[in-house]
This record gives sequence, structure tokens and C-alpha cells, in this order.
Amino acid sequence: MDEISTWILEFVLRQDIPSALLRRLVLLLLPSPSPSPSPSPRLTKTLLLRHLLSLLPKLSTETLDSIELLQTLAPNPNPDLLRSAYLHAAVGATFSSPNFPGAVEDIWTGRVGCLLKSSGASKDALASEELSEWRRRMEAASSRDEAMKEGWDAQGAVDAVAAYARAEFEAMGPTFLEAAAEYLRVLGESTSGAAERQRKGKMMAAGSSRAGSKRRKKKNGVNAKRVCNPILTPEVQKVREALIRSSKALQSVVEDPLPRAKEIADGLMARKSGAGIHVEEPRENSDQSEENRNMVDKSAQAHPADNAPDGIHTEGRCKHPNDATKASLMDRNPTAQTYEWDDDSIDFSSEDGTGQSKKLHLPTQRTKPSSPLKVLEVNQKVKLARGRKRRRWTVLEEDTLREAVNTYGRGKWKKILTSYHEIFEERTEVDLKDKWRNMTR
DNA sequence: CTAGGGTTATAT
DNA sequence: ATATAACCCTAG
Repeated sequence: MDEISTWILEFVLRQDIPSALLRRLVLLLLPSPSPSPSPSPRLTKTLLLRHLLSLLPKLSTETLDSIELLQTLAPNPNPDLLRSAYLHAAVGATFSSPNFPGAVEDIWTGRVGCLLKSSGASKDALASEELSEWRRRMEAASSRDEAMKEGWDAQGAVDAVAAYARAEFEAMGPTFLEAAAEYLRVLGESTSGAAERQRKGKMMAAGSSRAGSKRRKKKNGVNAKRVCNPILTPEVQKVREALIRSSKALQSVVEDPLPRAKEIADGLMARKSGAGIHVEEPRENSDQSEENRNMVDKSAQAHPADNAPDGIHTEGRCKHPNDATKASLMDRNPTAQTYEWDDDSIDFSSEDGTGQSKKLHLPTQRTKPSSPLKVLEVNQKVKLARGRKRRRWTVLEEDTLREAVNTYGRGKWKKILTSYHEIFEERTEVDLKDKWRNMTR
């Protein structure tokens, strides 16, 4: 995984992502050497902390595993909170286990026993007087009630773990992307050098040290340019490229609003025109365009959360599985120009101060084909031109597919697709089958 | 809907 | 230039 994916993953992990997805990411990235080099310590830590929090109302041995792993990651800015979290998690896990003697054996004789015996880093980080005290108490007790009678605050234990995780996040500071965004915002507000240097320092603290030194080297050559156009700093360029490149990965997290909007629009169309839907291919504009706008507005109202912030775009994928044959208003218009996030079509620069900006201008509507023959020809062209954009399979998708084939069996592609549709977004059952064929060759 | 052959874009 | 992965077509 490269540095840029790391920034983005870290950012994504700090967001509110579905717990199922988080779990998968944990399984994918954590158990140390998965495919290639393990992720950066910072990312690993983020992942572990998120995992820890996601387990939370419950305390289990999984909680303990997470904390033990976290303990191995330097630096450890909150040693007291870490010890406290471990203690509370251990006690909590013991009490919430259905098998009290078994849990004591596993947690207190096993884990804690080893921990207290061994000397060195892990002992320093996790062991405490209180922990050995609890160990004595647990091993002496013959039942859960007996162990608990000296007082135990279950909610307090959960709070202790949460407090530790929050403190760690706090100590880590904002994610690299957030810091970069903040830096640029401030840079845009004031061109004062002092402020710039201050923010810069803050940002560097957030990023990995490797990233920092790399960029510092680059900085000098482009300084003149960035003063007059803060949007063009190498940092933005880099982040922008990263966002584009990673949009594929993000697609499994961020829903593309377009298919949904189209669905709604089609629904409205169907209701409006009764049974038959026929829209002339090259549409006469003016009178219908008003209606068209309304429909878009309505769909926007129905899904306010889908409005992505400016600059973060998912690709405009218009095709909807069931609509391949229907020509609808929302389908890609062959005569219109769309702005796509293709890697090589990105050019935000307007270096020439001539004010002659490169505006997109939509060509005026072509005259509609006169003969039926021509209509056919145009339709064919549309069909040919409408191949899906190639999208590489993510590791998450591959993993999910493997797991799904294990549970449902090879050949149950439709079933697999529907039960994991949130992960196989925009894939068809045929894609799954093809992918499986590729994977097993 | 699935299987399997065919086509094309992309990585090596 | 070639191999491979992703995608397409279509019979059954």
C-alpha cells in the first residue's frame, strides 16, 4: 500500500463507516503480514482504535486482543489510560463471559499471568498493581458473584476503554487529509508567511515523517507559483491525484447518488406519462428542460445526504442494470459533454492570467436525425459507446467473493450478489462469475 | 440465471 | 509484444 492510500484510508477510518466494513478492513489489514508490507503504524493504530471502539458496549477477549496489539505500537502517549483500559477490559470480559471459570482461566491465568511474569515492554505498558490485585481476586473466587462482590462498575469499565481510545485519537491529531485541507484553507484566507509556517508545522506533525521529508525537498522549486495561486500547491496536487486514484476504493464506502436519482426520475416519468414511456432520442430541449430540472431537484431533496461535498466526486456512472434498453432523460447524452474524473483529463490550472478560462460549453442540440434509419444508427452508437468503465477489483471485493463462494457455493452468483450488494456495488452476477474464473485460473 | 467462449483495456 | 483481468455476448 502506498503512502497516499494510507492517507485516504486513515481519513475514511475516522469517519462513521458501517461496522461490517470496518470489520472487513480489520481482518484485511491487521493480522500482521497480509499480502505485502504491513500498513504504516499510524494507520494500524487508527484501525485498531476504531475496532476497539466498534466493539464497545461489550467487553470481550477481542477487546483485550486489540488493546494488547495497540500496546505494541509506539509511541504510547497515554500509558495510564492504556493500563486502565486493559484492566477494565479484562475484568469486564471476565464478568460478561457465560463461562466464568473458563474466562478466569483464559484471561487471568493465561494472558495476565504471562504478562505479569514476563518483564519488559509489555509488562511496563499493561501491568499494574491493580491488575495483579484483580488477578488474585479472580483466581480465588469460585463464582462470578463472589468475585464481583467487592464492587464493580460495568459502565465505568466501558468508559475507561472509550476514554483511552479517544485520548489516543486526540494525541494523533487530525488525519493527514484534514490537516492538509485546514492548511490550505488558512493559506487561502491570509497569505501571511507566519501563519503559513505555523500551519505547516501542524500539518507535518500529522503526516508520516517519510511524507514530510519527501515534500520538504520538493518545496523550494515551486514556491513562486504557489504564492499567486494557493490552489496549485504540490500538496493539493498530490492529494487531488490521490483522491482520484482512490475513488475506486472509496466507491465501496460512498454511495454513488446517480443511479438512485435516475431511478426516481424514471419513476416520476413513468407516473407522468402513464403506461408507455417513449422519449425521443435527441430531445427537443426548452419546454422539457424545465421539467427535467425539477426532477433532479426532487431527487436531491429525497436524498440530501447524497450530496457529496464539492471536489469529491464519484464517477458518473449512469447505467442502471434494468435500463439498458430504455432511453431516458437521465441517460448519457451522446451529444453532451460530461466532465469526467479521468486521470489525464484533470487540469485545473489557469496559469495564463488572460482571464480566458477554459469553460465547458455544451454544444447546441443537434438537429434530430431525419430518417428512421438514422435513428437506428444513433441508437446503435449509443449502445456501443456505453461499455462500462473498467474498474479493478478491490481486495475487499475479492475477499468477500471468496468467503461468499465458501458459504453459498460456486454458481450462486445472483444470490451472492444480492447478499453482498453493498460491497459488490456496480458489479453484476456475471462479473462475479468472471472474477471467480479469473481467481481460480 | 449460469456457463463458457469472445473481446478489449491494462499491466508487465 | 504478450499476458492477464475485466467486461461482453449468448445458448441453453
